[in-house]
Amino acid sequence: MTPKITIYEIAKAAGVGIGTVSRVLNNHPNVTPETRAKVKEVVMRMHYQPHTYAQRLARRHSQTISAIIPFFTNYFFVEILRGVQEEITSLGYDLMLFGVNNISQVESKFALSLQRGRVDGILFFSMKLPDRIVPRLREAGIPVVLIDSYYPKLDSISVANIDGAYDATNYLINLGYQRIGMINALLMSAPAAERLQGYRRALESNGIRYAADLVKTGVNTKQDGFNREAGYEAMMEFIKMGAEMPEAFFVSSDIQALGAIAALLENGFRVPEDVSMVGFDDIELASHVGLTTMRQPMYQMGQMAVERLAARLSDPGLEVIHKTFLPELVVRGTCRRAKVSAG
Amino acid sequence: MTPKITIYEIAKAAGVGIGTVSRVLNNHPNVTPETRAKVKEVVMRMHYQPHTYAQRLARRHSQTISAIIPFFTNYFFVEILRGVQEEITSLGYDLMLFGVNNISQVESKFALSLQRGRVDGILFFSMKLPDRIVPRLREAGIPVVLIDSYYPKLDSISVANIDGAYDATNYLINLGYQRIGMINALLMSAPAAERLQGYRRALESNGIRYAADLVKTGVNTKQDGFNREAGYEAMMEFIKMGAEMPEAFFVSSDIQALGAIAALLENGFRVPEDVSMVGFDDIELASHVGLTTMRQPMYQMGQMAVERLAARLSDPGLEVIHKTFLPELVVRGTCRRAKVSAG
DNA sequence: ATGAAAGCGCTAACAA
DNA sequence: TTGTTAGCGCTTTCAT
Repeated sequence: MTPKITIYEIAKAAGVGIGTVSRVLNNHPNVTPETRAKVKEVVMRMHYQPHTYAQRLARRHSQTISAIIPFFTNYFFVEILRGVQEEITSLGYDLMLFGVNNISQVESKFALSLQRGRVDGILFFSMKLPDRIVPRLREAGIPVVLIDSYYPKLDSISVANIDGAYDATNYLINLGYQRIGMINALLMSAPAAERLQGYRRALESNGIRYAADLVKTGVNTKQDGFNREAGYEAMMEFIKMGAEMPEAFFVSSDIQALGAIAALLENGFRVPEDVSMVGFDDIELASHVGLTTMRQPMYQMGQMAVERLAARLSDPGLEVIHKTFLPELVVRGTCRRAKVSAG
Repeated sequence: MTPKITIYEIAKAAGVGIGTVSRVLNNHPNVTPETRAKVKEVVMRMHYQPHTYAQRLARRHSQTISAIIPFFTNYFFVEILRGVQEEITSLGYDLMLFGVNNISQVESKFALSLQRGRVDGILFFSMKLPDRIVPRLREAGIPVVLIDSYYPKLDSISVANIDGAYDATNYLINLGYQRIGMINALLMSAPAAERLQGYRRALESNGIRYAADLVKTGVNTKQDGFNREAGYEAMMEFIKMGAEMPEAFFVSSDIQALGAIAALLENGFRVPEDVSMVGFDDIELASHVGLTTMRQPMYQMGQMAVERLAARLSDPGLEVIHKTFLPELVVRGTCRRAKVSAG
């Protein structure tokens, strides 16, 4: 192990003071080209590396952003995280990753992020912000941006769930379907609740009566019901309806749609010949199986969240914004026009 | 924003010296129960939070581990990362995530991780370690463990690719196939090269001649060829062989297998009725589509890597180990016994 | 058992 | 332009 080399060693070797070394390291203007060159040479030669934590202590900021994320069984998050990671890196920040497996862990991860000096900003994914946290945020003066989540006084980046669900359902209606089922996740999840709303609105604005028994949720509550099994279970319930079963479905996430399709195939239904389906998310999987779905621009959402956080970091006075992306219909192979047997 | 509260404030409020405060904070034995109680009370009351970076500077270690990971378009990594994240958290370390998109970024991320004091250890995923890095690792005295990668003098956790590929191929042979194709990734990737070896060995130890034209790689080189398109392309090549096309395939990753299956279906082949296929990895996707595959225990690999790093952190003198997991065949729905038309 | 004091390696204000 | 010095907030010796 090489003896630790600090700015003192550099200063001595270059025959200057540590202040000067620090200045060239930080690109301060007040250094003659010659001294600068000399110091730089020594820095290179001795392979000097600044001590990050000493810098952070002295500078009073951490150059790091933490992401608190419901841990990624869920590809939706992975995709967002990619955007986050790349943007953070390109801005010269560090990314500290905190995974939470359930709501009870949220507070402890927040506490970690709130330690003085530890992170400059926090990115918070998808979960409902614990109420007790918000005042502490203000107190600590740490900016936060929410992704796929909403809180009045905090910046947020999310998706227009209502509109997306509306469009998806509307697409099915335009294909000629009247009886359209919905497979939803748990209503305690805001996106799920909103998507239900959009579905309902689309129905009603087309003069179709909303029927509660045409909306089902699986019993598996993992990931708030956004999981394959739940989709499978819900579809099994529909299949039990027999002749009453809808011929078209809007499903609140691709992953559930996959489970639903599996249930269908196992029971001798073909997609889209016998039933049409549109999902939500457009995870990579969706293109693999040719699922028609509503695309959320996940990567971009991640990028933009970081951008926003950075902006707020340099100007804390910024007004709160709530950016929402409009999901976009991606037509692939799971829908077909309704048979003309009058609705 | 609350005035920063430091151990000085605590000390004053509790009527003790800062040394004592530090001692109770760090659970040093030499404190009377009474003083300890008093200090603790003040700490609670004033919501004291230690300044992480000051601690790290004073303690000379960072309590953080960095993971350098070819960024996760690839679910294989996500799964490993889950194991890594949970284990790191449970050990009380922080996880600093560095994504690299191509080999040229590896060095710069390493440089970041090598900054004195910045991280206590490094987890390095899947890519070939740049040669210039290794000496610098020694120099910095930072322990590293490799995941899904190998270097003689460094701890590594990986998968027995040769054996896995052997078993997969053997399974197909036992099903009665003689002409078995392989869809591989780029040979510059060590896992790909090893899997080819295993495939070849299985053939030869069963008296089947290895034929180079039965091994194909797609042209898409993203992720070293471990991607869906490459699998699709390779299968298209096989399909062009017409009657010469094998009826069974070993594919070097699940994601490629998915592409290959798509190509097959598009061209009127059914799986497994017309062609059998076994993949490699067992990513979540595999179970969704019922792919028979070789399972790599990804989550566990991540966990174990962290465990090992932690062990080495507390005892740097540990001997180098190379832990290898044996992939396990998961039989699902993409293989069937060969038709008895004599080979 | 406890307080005082000396670092940890850096930045930034202050003189010169 | 440059060197010197005083912090940043903590840990850890060293006296007491």
